Amino acid sequence: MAYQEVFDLLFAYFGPQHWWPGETAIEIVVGAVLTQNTNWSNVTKAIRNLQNAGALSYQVLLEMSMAELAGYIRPSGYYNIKSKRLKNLLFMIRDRYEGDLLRLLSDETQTARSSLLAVQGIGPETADSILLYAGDHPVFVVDAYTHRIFSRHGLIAEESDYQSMQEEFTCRLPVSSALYNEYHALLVMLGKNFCKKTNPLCGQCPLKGVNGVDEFKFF
DNA sequence: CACCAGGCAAGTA
DNA sequence: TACTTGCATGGT
Repeated sequence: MAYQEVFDLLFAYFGPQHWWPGETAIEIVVGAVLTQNTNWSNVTKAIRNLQNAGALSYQVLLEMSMAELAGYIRPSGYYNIKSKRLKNLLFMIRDRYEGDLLRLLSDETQTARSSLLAVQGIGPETADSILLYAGDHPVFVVDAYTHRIFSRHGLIAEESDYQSMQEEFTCRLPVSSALYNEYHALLVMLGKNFCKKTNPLCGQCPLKGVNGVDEFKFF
């Protein structure tokens, strides 16, 4: 019950986040890789570079050299390794799904997830972000904030790993891509606003009192 | 100036 | 198995 309660509190406080609405699948997939350990504002610059170059399509990206790709995505940081990761992903789609991204996204959830995880550079969070936000699969995306927020409120064990946290959310919430979409975005929003050393607002966190925890004392 | 951002893989012990 | 480090830019 606490899991739904946390969602309700966050939604009431922050409102709908509408992450990745009305954008193309390839744009969401590219964004999911580029945002690894990177601020989203830097990712939008990289994506805009690709758009301006007419390169935000599967075929164009597939045929582009890594050096050229790296040049476009430079503002998102880690541009050398990210251009390689994107290429690895494009090659997997070519080899397993006939170069059709939509075939990957409409594959069975666990099969598509295995395909994504087989790509060097695609870990569980990136894979699940692609499944949820580009493919509308009901998979809960766990991130660093999820772990910090829930462990410090005593809602999960400190030592929980990605898979065990994902199982907790999945079995304690209705199976709904729309819910998982908002929930993950709201947890990131909470983290950004209340998880920082320099933030003076920790006393008025919307989760104050949840599970008997009065302070959102991250630091 | 330090710190952080919608991670992942490779290296080390 | 359990840490640690490299990757790199831009905003606050």
